[in-house]
Amino acid sequence: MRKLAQELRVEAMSLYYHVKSKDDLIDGMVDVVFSEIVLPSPGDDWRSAMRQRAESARAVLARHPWAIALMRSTPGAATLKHLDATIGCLRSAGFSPAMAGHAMSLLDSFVDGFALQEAALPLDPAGGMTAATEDILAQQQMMTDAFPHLAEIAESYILQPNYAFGNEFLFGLRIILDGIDAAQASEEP
Amino acid sequence: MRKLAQELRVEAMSLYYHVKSKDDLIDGMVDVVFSEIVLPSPGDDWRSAMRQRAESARAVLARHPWAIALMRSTPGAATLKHLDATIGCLRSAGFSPAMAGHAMSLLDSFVDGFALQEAALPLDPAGGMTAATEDILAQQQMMTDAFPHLAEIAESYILQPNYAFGNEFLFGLRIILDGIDAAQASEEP
DNA sequence: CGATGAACCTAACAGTGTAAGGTAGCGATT
DNA sequence: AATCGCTACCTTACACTGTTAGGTTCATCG
Repeated sequence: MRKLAQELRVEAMSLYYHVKSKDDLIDGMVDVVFSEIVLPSPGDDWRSAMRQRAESARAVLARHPWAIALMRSTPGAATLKHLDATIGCLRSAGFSPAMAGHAMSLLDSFVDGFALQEAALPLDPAGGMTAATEDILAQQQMMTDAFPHLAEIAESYILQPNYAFGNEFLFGLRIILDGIDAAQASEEP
Repeated sequence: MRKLAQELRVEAMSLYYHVKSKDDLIDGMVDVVFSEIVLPSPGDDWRSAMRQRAESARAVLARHPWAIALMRSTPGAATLKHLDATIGCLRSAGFSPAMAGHAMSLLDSFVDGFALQEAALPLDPAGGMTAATEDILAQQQMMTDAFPHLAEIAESYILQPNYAFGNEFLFGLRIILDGIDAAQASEEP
């Protein structure tokens, strides 16, 4: 709080006129981040809308890696608006309430989880491994001895120069969208 | 640190003999949590092994909801062992290194993301909504006006007495396992 | 017996979030 | 013109945080 106040050329306690508490401030910050995720355009078919939403969410959460771990049980206005628009898109595409719930829960779990891992793994801005990560992975024999499969996959796959963790996102997203498509098609005969 | 020390009937600074810092302590706690996740048994086929792993992870992370948000970029020994065993299971089932990476990344994203949402949503131990959640959702007209689709799905689906968020997990897991199955089958002809 | 090292301790410090209450400035009301 | 009320900011202070630096106790072993 003091650092922020200093940045604003103001005393720390002045912030409490605008904000109830630090947690309240953080909830607001998280909500601002979520507001950067593009809303589904009303005309889009559900699949490209969901794809765009997921990719946008990933990009936004990669830009603000601190945000995911700070999601509290107090969704802000932007977050709620976003949820509402997404559900609306699915419903108007013919999804039942239950199927819309399934689809959104699955997509959000994947997107949030991916963002969480991306924030945890330490990646450089381009999406590749940082030197530090390579050190950890490429490092010593201990690795190869204690965790042989991990070492193998690191060497033969992850440490390859053209590897980018972000590619895993597209792989997963396609599988999930295909799965939702199939589930939805089989529900309404 | 002081509270923990008091619990252990010890002074706060004594903890620093066993632990380098608070962050170090937390990393250790997270690693202990991950060590509770069952390892894939060598004999199992990959699909039931992955299913068991995912369900176990979900149960463990639901039991310790604080853990997911504290995942750092410093995996502990138990976490690494777990990763290694999982990769080993997939590789010995015929997965290529790349496909094993895809599968694990997808599964982990989903599991972690689901756990994150489960921790954020505030659910009661049985997996249903808490009174607080119902209040928020069922609450006032403002909701219905500003977020109509959200209100509709809340009323017609989420607030139904037999709703349990945990069911969404099984739906998503099945789709993901099916998708991995298909992707893997189409890779090796 | 003296050395070693593990386990714990005391004292202190720089920060942290925030409760309580005060104040300058300004437009509106009387 | 004097008063009110409101916004935005400030001062002081407190309980609490993680951690640095440097002891002390005590069992074990050569």
